[in-house]
Amino acid sequence: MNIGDVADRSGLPAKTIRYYEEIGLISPNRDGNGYRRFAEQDLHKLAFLARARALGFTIEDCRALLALYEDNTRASADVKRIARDHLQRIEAKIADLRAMQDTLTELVDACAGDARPDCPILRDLGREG
Amino acid sequence: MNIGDVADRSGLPAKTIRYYEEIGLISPNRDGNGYRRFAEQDLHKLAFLARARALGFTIEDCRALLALYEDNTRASADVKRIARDHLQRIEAKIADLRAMQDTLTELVDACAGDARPDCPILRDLGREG
DNA sequence: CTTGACCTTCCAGTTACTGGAGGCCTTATC
DNA sequence: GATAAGGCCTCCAGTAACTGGAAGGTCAAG
Repeated sequence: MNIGDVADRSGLPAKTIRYYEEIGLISPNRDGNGYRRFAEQDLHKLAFLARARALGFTIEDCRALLALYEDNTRASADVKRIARDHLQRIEAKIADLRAMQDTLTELVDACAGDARPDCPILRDLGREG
Repeated sequence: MNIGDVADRSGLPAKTIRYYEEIGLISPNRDGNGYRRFAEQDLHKLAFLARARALGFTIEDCRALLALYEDNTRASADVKRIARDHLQRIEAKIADLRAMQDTLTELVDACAGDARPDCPILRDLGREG
């Protein structure tokens, strides 16, 4: 398979696949003409990466997860720790965003949104203290 | 006030304040020795920026909001549009994160987290299709 | 007069790509 | 055989919003 084929089949842009090679997540072979030649195993790794990224894991998490995936002597505790830490970061992020959402919803609801300059949103942002 | 004072009073790191000057959000005067001299108005702007950033507005949103804040002929509709759009992006982000959270919670709960290699998390990431 | 806390600028690094320039390879068509 | 389209290559720059650090000037205290 050439890069276009694995891009189609993994759902990842070709640019991203080249980038993953550059940072050492995959190591496809090369043809005589310099083209990357992807084996099924490469595609499988890319699909793994695509799913892990879709769950919000960082690239470094992905690197660790991939290493564990390929290590048959792994302890599931190591995988679980990575996932749990990531889940906690996601929960913290959701909490942050919800706080913003609450405040913004209030402010947007309070704003007339007409041609007049009076605006509760700006009043809040510019309040003293 | 020197930069350390406004950093303390605005809650923003000095580095960030210098950065905000660099990108044209503020324009403090300079003393003869080259030090930035901040007026109360500069501090007020920085506090405005700190609050807008805390609500998750992008720097470009902040720039627009600050311009509206200082324009007495503004229409509150312009402010409201920026805030509503931002709120929508936040809501979309929350939805994304919640989907990740749901999946991750399931996977983490299903994983024994012991010394054995068997792991539902990796099984999910590596599943075919 | 030196010490330490400030302040300055400039450069590099962060995350995970993304866009684009310039150019080679392959295949099909005229 | 020339050419055009499409795919592939590398390399460079840019994104968002800072953050860290180096190298060096300034200021107040003792």
